[in-house]
Amino acid sequence: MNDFLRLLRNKGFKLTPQRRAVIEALQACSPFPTAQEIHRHVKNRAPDVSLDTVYRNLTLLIRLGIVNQVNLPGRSGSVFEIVDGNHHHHLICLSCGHAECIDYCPVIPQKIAQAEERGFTVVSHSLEFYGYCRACRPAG
Amino acid sequence: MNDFLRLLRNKGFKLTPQRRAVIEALQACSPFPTAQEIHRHVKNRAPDVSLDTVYRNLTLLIRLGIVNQVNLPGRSGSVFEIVDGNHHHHLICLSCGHAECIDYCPVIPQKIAQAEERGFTVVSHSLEFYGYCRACRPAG
DNA sequence: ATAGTAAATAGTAATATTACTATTTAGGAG
DNA sequence: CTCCTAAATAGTAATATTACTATTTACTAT
Repeated sequence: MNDFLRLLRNKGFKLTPQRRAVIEALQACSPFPTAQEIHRHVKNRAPDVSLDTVYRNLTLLIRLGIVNQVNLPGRSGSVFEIVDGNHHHHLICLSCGHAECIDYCPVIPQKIAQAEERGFTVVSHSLEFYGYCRACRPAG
Repeated sequence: MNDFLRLLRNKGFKLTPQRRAVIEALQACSPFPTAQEIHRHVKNRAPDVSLDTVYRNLTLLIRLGIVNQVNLPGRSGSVFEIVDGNHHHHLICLSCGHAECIDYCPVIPQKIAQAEERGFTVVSHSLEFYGYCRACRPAG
């Protein structure tokens, strides 16, 4: 976690207690907390933290590549995931919203370099497979 | 578009005027309409169509793999894209929300087959590269 | 340590998305 | 063509997310 704080500092962002609390909550509520769950967890230590602050900090962390936002289509809200070491992607059930990690990543650095040559600076990527899990398959 | 209607029929879904209108709007408002834009377009022909109907049909089309939902992290709402022939993915600017298509797709059928062996039926996948476009790069 | 400054925050308002219910309707059977 | 039934819809309520503004606070330089 000190890595994240150092990165924030280096980029010129302030280390507020609220910001630290959001990062802590992301780790404590793993895996896949919603913004609301993060907010609830943060409020244990700091009851006055607003929802806006949680969302604002999540957005910042996403922009820095520290957090992944995993979208569950057709369900309310997204879930979040802190980028803790091992890079991976997800299978997401379109029926029940269940997400699970897969270690597979086919993206090659060469292609990222190509995007950069086109004037686009890549900070992260996400790959999601959508479908139906074992439990939901009969219904789908 | 007849392909989409035929698929819906084959799966047992009804071909309502509202549903046809949503599909038409997806094509007419290309690229990357929001749900609100689709709703506005649909209301031209059918003023009483509710927002709920638009969202419900988008969800259905997503579940069938006919539509992609492209999430723009930290911005309000998602944008949608009808799956019209050529499979592709996206570069998304975290600052201004601009999305552009890239023809690259590294996902190999073999890996999809592996997920299926684990009991997960894959209907689609999405790959997004997040970063900063040429215009926003100085600020990022 | 103190003051200055821009960033961050709390609280609230606005918007986007999803859930719910009574009613309507598409498509199939007779 | 008419009836039947489950699916789909409109309208509304509930929830999730983002935007805005006055105030507070972390950090820098003195």
